[in-house]
Amino acid sequence: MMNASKADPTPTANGSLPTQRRTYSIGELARMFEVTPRTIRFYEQEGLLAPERRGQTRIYHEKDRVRLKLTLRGKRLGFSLAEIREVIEMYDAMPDGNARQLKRLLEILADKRNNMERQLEDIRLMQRELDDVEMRAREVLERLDH
Amino acid sequence: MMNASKADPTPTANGSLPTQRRTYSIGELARMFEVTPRTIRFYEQEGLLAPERRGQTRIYHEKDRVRLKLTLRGKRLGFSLAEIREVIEMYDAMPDGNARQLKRLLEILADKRNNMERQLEDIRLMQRELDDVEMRAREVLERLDH
DNA sequence: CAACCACTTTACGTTAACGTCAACGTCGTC
DNA sequence: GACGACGTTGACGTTAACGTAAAGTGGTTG
Repeated sequence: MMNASKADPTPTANGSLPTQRRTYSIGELARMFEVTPRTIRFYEQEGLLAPERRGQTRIYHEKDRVRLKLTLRGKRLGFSLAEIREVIEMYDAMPDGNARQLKRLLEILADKRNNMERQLEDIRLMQRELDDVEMRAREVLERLDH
Repeated sequence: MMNASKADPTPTANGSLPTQRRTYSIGELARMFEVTPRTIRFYEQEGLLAPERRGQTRIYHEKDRVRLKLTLRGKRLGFSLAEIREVIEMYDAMPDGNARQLKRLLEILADKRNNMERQLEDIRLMQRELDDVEMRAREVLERLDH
């Protein structure tokens, strides 16, 4: 778990076209993010994606690519697919969402925020541990090299 | 996943005794960290803990408590139990570890570090997304309230 | 046209990380 | 001495997130 450093393709180096009409096949998308097509289909089955269909074949637009990107980022942060879907669904339902739904969404967001804070702290602490262990390891190595 | 905010009990408010001789039962530890005894036994089975035994019964010392704490923190950061164990084992084997082992440990640590960096970036990005979604949600709410 | 992709659906398999019983031993206490 | 709270070891069950294999469709290329 927790790999991949070449991902996150963001070719925003264009002249900011009004609407990017680029589309992607499932295979393209899979290579882009270093996942398998199976994974992408699974995310669709779980309600995280809803690509267009040309016959049987799936056609992905920018919107879908962004969703996938956010989904994978959420995963790296330890969110379950169900949690991610919940946010995505509420986000989509926002424009015509009723007050209760919106307040619920704000609650969820606050929750996620707490999560982030906690994780930041965890990372800080973990980095200290790593520093510590590394120092000790280097010391022992030093002694071995005489 | 990703809950609990009352955990991390660190009663370091004593007069720094030379060696804290406090011990814990499995139930105490479980309540402390808001996990079940089953979880703690499972971690032992996976080689993450190795408590003393008084007859059949497990007795946990400070060292065990710290390990459990680190383990749970690692989990919140998305590490698998296997990964965590690997680090713990190498850490324990450090004092008499050979050079190859130690270099391997340093590699692993560097890897974890990269992980942390990536996660920090992910968190920053995610926080922006949350900001954005929250803003939009508040706007819609505003309009609903007339 | 055959061969080869890349795509599709269906369905069963797998792994990690526990949950959930059952069946039993050991205290303290009422 | 029965009862409840806590501990123990199996052993089987469960869930999430895919992997994998089988069998078929549709385009293009030598």
